[in-house]
Amino acid sequence: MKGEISNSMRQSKLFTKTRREAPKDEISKNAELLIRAGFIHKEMAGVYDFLPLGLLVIEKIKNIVREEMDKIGGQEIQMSSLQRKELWERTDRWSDKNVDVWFKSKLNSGGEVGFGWSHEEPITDMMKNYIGSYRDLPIYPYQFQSKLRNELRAKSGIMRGREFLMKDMYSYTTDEKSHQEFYDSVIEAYHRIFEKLGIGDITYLTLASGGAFTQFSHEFQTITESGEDVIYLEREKKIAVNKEVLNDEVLKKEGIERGNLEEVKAAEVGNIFDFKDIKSKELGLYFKDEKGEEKPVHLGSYGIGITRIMGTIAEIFSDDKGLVWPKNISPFDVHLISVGAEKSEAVKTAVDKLYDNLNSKGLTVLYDDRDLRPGEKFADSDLIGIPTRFIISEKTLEQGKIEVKDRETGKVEMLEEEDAVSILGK
RNA sequence: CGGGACGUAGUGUAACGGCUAACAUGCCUGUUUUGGGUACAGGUGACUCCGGGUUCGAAUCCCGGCGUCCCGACCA
Repeated sequence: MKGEISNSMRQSKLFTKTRREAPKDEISKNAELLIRAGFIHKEMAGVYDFLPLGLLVIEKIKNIVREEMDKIGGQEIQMSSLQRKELWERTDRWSDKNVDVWFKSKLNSGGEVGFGWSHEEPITDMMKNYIGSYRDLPIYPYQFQSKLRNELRAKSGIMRGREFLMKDMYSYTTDEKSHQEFYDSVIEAYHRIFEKLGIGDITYLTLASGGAFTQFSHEFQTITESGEDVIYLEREKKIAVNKEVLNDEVLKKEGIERGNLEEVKAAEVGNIFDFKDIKSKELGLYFKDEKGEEKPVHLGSYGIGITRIMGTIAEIFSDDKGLVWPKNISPFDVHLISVGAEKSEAVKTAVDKLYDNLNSKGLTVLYDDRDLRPGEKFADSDLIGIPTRFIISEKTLEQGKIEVKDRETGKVEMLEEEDAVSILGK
């Protein structure tokens, strides 16, 4: 299967190292922790590399998103980063006056190219090759893609960069009604995604500005002080409104009262739009209906910021010791730590055997087999933030059990292997 | 793009215009230690961001670049 992740690894082989201190040019908590723990490396302002641990988290998030997109009929593709000038000129979005985040370059053979900051134009143009009849509709292509945006100011670590990973899905439907049905199913899918990511209860469907095409769009906003949006919550009704569109008309439309609203800061982790048939007309994407009449295709666009979600989660799920990953996106299922294995052959044998057993059960394990003092291993483990820790030492061997520590609560239990494994929930 | 702060070993900090740029951490050797970053000894590592200028003398002062962070603006 696409994106299957099942590798365990010995920590002695992991090339990244933890740091006691974060580089001074990082203030945001997500970047500080992710860099200290060795998940990411900063390339330049707003541009980060994803290292083995970080990539595992990214892949886990992608897989959760992918599963839900496939469930509602999505078909995964991957489009190019280089884009044609001529295409964007047709929708009047090539000019730096109209789109101020373009990275552009010249072809040696002559002419210009743009680096994709969005893919609405290219994919819609491409779809002219595959859509001709109502029989071809609806279709829902999506991709995971690095978007390149020449932001005036990058900020907040990986939460607002110049290069970031996004899932973008597009819906091509025959009319408003079928568009709306799919739009609603995406909302449901997104709720399931955020639930699985562990941020379901703090992520709100939020009414927001619709841009050039419609009055409103919907954002998915996760409550966090590190976010850059201000939204108004009606917690009871699970409704939220972005500050940018809050007015009496909107309040009335949503059936909420100003007095019941709570102002909070939030990070936009997803945004979904209805483009109507405007872009299809501009780019010439038409289909023939049952009567043979030519009609423009109805377009919708559905984004989720993959790397931004990772940053948001790092901000929310962390403490003074380091990261605390939700189970579903932890780089490994369990952090296995040996204590005193260099002194005791029995410990070494036992922990090696446990590593093999866990692997054979399909669990992914980060095995700290390094010859270090326990304190340093524990500190590293806290920083990396795998939710469950197994410790094997002479002490635990005497009892014939495994010491299991929960990263979030700090709770420690001595368990039989079978019970310890069942905690991992797999 | 407006405003502010800053740029010194891999990392974090210090150094009045004046000795060989210091300390911690990291890294390497050895001994030691082994349930919360063990201790000691020795060693390694910096054109002080770049380019000009002032000065007998510049990490330090001045000018120009480049870079980074923060506030704001922007965010289709």
